Amino acid sequence: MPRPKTGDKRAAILRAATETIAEDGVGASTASIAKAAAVAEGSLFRYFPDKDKLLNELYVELKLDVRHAMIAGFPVAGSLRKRVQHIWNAYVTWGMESPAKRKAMVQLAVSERITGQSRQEGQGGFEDATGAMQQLITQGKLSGLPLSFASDLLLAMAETTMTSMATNPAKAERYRTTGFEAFWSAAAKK
Amino acid sequence: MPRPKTGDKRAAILRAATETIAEDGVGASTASIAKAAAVAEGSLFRYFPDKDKLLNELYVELKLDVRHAMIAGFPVAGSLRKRVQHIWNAYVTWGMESPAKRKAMVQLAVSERITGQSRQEGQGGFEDATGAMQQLITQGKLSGLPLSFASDLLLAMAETTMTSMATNPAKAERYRTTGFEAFWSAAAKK
Amino acid sequence: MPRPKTGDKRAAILRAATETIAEDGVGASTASIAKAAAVAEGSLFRYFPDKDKLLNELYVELKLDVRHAMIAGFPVAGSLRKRVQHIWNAYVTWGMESPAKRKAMVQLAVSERITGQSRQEGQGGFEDATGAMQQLITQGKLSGLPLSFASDLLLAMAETTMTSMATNPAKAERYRTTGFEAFWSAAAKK
Amino acid sequence: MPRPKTGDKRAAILRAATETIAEDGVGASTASIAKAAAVAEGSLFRYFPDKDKLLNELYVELKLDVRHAMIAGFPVAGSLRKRVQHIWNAYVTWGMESPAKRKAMVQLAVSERITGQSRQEGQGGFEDATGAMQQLITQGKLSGLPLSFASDLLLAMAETTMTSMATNPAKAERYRTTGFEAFWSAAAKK
DNA sequence: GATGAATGAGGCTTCATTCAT
DNA sequence: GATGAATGAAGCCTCATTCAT
Repeated sequence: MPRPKTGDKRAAILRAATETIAEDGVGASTASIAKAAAVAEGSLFRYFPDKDKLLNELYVELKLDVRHAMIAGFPVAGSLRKRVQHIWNAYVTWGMESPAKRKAMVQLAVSERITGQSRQEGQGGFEDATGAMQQLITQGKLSGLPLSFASDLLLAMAETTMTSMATNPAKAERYRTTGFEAFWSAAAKK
Repeated sequence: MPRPKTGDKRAAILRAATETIAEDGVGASTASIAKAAAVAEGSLFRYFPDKDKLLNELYVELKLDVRHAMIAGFPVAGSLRKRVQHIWNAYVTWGMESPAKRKAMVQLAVSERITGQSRQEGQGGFEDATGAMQQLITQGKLSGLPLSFASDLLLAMAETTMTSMATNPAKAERYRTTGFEAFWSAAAKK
Repeated sequence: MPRPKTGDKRAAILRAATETIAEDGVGASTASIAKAAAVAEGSLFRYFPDKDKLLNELYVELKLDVRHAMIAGFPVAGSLRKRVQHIWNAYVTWGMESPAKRKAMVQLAVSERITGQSRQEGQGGFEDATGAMQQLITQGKLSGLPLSFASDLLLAMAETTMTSMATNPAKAERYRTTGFEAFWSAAAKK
Repeated sequence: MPRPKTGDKRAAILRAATETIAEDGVGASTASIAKAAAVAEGSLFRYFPDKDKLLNELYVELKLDVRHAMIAGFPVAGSLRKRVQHIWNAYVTWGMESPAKRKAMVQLAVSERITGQSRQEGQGGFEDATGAMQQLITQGKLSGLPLSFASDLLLAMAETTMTSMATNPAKAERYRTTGFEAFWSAAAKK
């Protein structure tokens, strides 16, 4: 058996790509990514057939990562507010603890190189959260709007919130709370 | 006194850049932009010293364009709600009528090539609108948060709204209204 | 008016490609071709969109070149033998005077990168010669065989002849004559 | 006494190389050859020190293969015509039954990577055939020309014949016969 | 011995920018 | 001023070869 293809190396490339793309955008060169991963440029192409595939897999991976962050401690039996707040907090925490992941995600999300297929794959997966958002729509002010509207709105508002949190870390906690209240007011009944 | 020919060509390049960047992202080549502008490749560099300068000037220009759209018919003496709603409507209308401008703006806004200086320049300018947003913050739920939070929030929510409008044009009007109500609920007092 | 795209440069690239391919085969790098043409590598791609196009255009060009060599002094009203001999002589002379062109042609002819379209284009053009070959078939030993058989046979036999001529230049003239007689015996009546 | 496993693998690589080179030319990657041979990429280099050696050994091997095909049933005591016709038929049959071998041979024959040494080795070996060709030259129209001229000519004419046979299989037999008659007319006395 | 992961040199191509006309 | 041909650095990707397992 030859040297086995270590999952480690693939992960290292993905991690390096995250950081490099966060910094330089989707235009970051494969060379710079490989270097950041401490891997030869040729090696990168053993794990990803081409740059587009790398970009798309990273996108899906990051979406998966967010979802993981939301699953831990999800209050399945809690009130709607509790559940939505968990989603909000989990997302904001994830974003603040992994600024590179968050920035890379933003870059990838607006890139023409991410396929519809990948965006599809990025959506599904965490049914408890989806269910909560669905319920929020049905019972709230956004009644009649598509599910994606609510989730996109949460993402957008959380993004705005995080920008302020990053600018003024001292008031971060305050922003996180106010941001959620704003979202809740925007979406919940009454 | 006709505008000098020079101005026309510069404008043509900016217009072409808007469309090309909307389609291909910030990575669009200067050659493709020049071609879309029906201008020689080299001519582009007579109006913009380099690509970065073009990108930054386009960004500022687009921001200016949005502001222009907001000025027309601004209800200076109207209620706070009226004034904020005018901002919302003007922005959404601008975005829906100029999808290329909107898409280009999104691409530029997340690009690492847009300098802080340009972002600065892009902010200021329309005092009536700024005043309304300021008042909204002071008197509303977002009290204590920076001005930029409110405006960024409006932009983000409008962006989400426009995505839904574009996806389902039949319900566009409904989305625009619901979107505003959501924003108003999020930001206004009580 | 900017520097006009000189036909000279295109020709220089084609000439350089001929020599480089003659020496290194179709695998010759675009860099080596550009260098041989005393042109920047990027310039090569202003004249040919990609390497395949360069290869194919060179192929057609060389075929055209052969045909030109055959046209000069073609004895339109001569006997069949005279006309076929002219073709033979013109081809062999061309090959011996332009060894690089001949070698490059051989390389291109067997390459998978030359399209059927190019091979098509390479065929037609010199009707007097085609007519003579057609007549040779109809009236000779190869009656019933396709036209291409006769021309391919001539090419193949001439190629063999030239190899011997090159190996032993002292007897070149003798080889050329004997080669033709062999071809004539192979194809002509009786 | 079974052939050592080693020999099998070596043969598999050569067989795979034949097919791959027939299809993709000499530029076929060692990886693709290894894959076609169902062998690990690295294993190829246990049997051939480098790609050039593989190419050269394959060339010699294929030449040997042709010769084998000619030996079977060679009419040692037959007339000159019988013997030459056997050579012709054996070669054409070999080429038509093993199109990949034939195509690979063509590619290798024109490649700059095949050394003079290999070409040398490829020549000799089947004395009965060489003798017949020698006699054909001495007694025929090609008198005074080198031995290689006659054999190259046969090869070239057979190649042309096979091209036509492949294009129009229905008339294959007719082409094979006519081709031989053409060759015989070209080379034999009177 | 066999394997295939790892490598980096080198290949093709794009592109921002310069400059002769 | 305008043009677009020319350039070469840099980008993406392939590939022969090595070597740890």
